[in-house]
Amino acid sequence: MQSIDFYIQKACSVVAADDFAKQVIQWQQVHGRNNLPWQTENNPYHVLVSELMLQQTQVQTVIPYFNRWLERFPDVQSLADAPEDDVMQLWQGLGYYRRARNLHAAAMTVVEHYQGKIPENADQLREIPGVGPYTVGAIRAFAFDASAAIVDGNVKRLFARLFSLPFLVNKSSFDRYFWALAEHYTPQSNGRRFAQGLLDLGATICKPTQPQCGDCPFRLTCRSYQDNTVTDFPKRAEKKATPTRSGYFALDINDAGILLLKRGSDSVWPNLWCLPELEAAAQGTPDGHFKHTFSHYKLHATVWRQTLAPSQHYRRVALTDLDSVGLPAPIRTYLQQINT
DNA sequence: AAGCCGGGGCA
DNA sequence: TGCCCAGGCTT
Repeated sequence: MQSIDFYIQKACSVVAADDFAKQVIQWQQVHGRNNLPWQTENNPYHVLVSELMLQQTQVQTVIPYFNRWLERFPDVQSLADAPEDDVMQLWQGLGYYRRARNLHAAAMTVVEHYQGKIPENADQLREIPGVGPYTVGAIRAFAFDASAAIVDGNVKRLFARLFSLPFLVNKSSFDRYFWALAEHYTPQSNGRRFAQGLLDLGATICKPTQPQCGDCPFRLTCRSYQDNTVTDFPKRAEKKATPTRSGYFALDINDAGILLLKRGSDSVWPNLWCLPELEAAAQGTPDGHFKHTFSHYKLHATVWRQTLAPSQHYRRVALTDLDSVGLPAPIRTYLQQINT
């Protein structure tokens, strides 16, 4: 692998930094997304909420969650004051539940340390739970129009194709190369529109499949388009096969409802209410089965009807009242099927 | 550096 | 089915 400077030189031979920024900004103004719910006010709290929701989650999925969130938690203070169960319930179905706890903790941090105002300073932002390198840049650019680099999946794919880069996008060791390029190409002014333009290009033109190269403002300079190798980029390391695991759950149901147990904060489905999980398979005929695919393994679950010994940790919820609880999606689906 | 953490959309 | 997504945290 060559040095970082080598690849910056290579990139500059494709397009100079000021030309690139100018074209991204001009294209964004005409063709970009400028009416997303979190773009209407450039409100730092709205930006914070949207960025945590958008981590590994597509825009169209996030929009209804974002709107519901602002109705229930209109500002930093109201979120900081909210009970954790309310926070988890509103996040239910969005996945990566640690983000919900992070966002809740972020609001409390901002209230405690920054008088409820989200800071612009990168070092201070980086200390906020759930805010990593990407989100620091995103908040600085989108909330404050700062000159801040961002690197996400869109930016990696765009750069990899534009410059025919050999970097493996699913290997963290290549991240420093992408960040060096992103910082080289980030302009001193119009940081907000430039960052938005990168994301919009990645989401609507330089898409993972079926890239719309005919509509791309860089089609005349893009190295992989000129070489007719666009679909060869970005390069990716082979993924390991996902293992299958077995899960065992207890269904304690009576006229009053179903017994639920709150999961631990360090497990899958952290802090969500769920059927009590058993250490091993139970005796007798199962009540039913369900399967669920996580990002790193596949779960084959079996459910048995059991009467569990009383415990203060349990909570019994009526079948008709399941919507008021933060439940994992596959558990909710299973219980709804019982209901019919 | 590698593993962990969901769910939806789409070919 | 497999891949992708406005990644971050933990070990």
